Amino acid sequence: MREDDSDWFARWEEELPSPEELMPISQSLISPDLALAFDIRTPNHGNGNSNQPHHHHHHQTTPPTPSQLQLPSSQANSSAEFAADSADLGSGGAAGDEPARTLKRPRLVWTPQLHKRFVDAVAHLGIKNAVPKTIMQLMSVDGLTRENVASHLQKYRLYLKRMQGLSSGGGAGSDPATDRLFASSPVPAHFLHPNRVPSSDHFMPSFVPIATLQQQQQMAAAAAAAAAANPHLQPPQFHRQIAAAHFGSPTNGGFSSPTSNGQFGSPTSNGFGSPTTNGKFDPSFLAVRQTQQQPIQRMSTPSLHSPVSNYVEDLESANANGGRTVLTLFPTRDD
DNA sequence: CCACAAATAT
DNA sequence: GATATTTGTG
Repeated sequence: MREDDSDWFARWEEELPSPEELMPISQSLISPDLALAFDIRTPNHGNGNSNQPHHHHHHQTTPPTPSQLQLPSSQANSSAEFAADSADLGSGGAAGDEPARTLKRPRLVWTPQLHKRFVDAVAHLGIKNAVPKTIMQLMSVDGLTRENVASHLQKYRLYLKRMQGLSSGGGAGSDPATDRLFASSPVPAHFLHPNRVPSSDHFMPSFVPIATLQQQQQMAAAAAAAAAANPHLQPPQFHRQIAAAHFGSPTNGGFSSPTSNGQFGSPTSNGFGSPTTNGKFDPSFLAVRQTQQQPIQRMSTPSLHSPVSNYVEDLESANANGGRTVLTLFPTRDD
């Protein structure tokens, strides 16, 4: 076993898109729930209403299209502390209502990079501990939900099964497109054997989740804010990766064409977990503000979410595909 | 409550 | 077609 992951972390880190390579786009994702909760609207606070852009939605309570989060010209800026100005949630009046209730999240697009992260997480957790929740926590990707991971995991398992099935024979000349994604990441040896204990798997050194994008600054700002609220914040520990809405690979090898799409997502419970049963990894606490709504899933596991600062939605993407919006977590760039 | 797998829906 | 959601089970 050439488990020379003595530096898997280093490798992992390196394989991440470099700040320069990524972020050709300046879109970020803000949890819709969060956005709504904070009642974020265009900084142009002129009318507290006008929830309806010229977009004629179809019937249904199409929750306020997650879009319209247009940033002024200066998105990059600091922590412009949005929120706040919308203090009138009490009456809410017109816009208020309870839109966030029926909000649907956008379909997650599993880019090779994201999948890689997924595989890495699973690999290092050991099959034993690789359950959706844990994986999700380890991946530390903002916006990723347990369901997202569970769904993907299910598919991935089927893929693994299939792979074992035809280890020696078979033509296997054509793998479903699905397999392409999975094939983009090497399957760790132990995945194929049901016999492997995570013993040798060096568990991560506190794993400091990547921090790449320049938006990191924003996260830093957010973190600072959180710190303010929660003085117990530790030093640079982990930053969640922010999810950027992107779609259609730019000009790379062309992996996933802009075909699938989805809706938007919200945070819910992608916080961090604590060593509930087994003390697996270190817990973490970031302070975040969860506003009304959402019963907040018990704090059995202090989960928090990192507030993303800038929020811009990609309107064009919706067009390209007939109305659906594709959300891909962090830019794609084959590694 | 959570994980899982299969079926079903979008 | 890829992902989400539902359903049933452990």
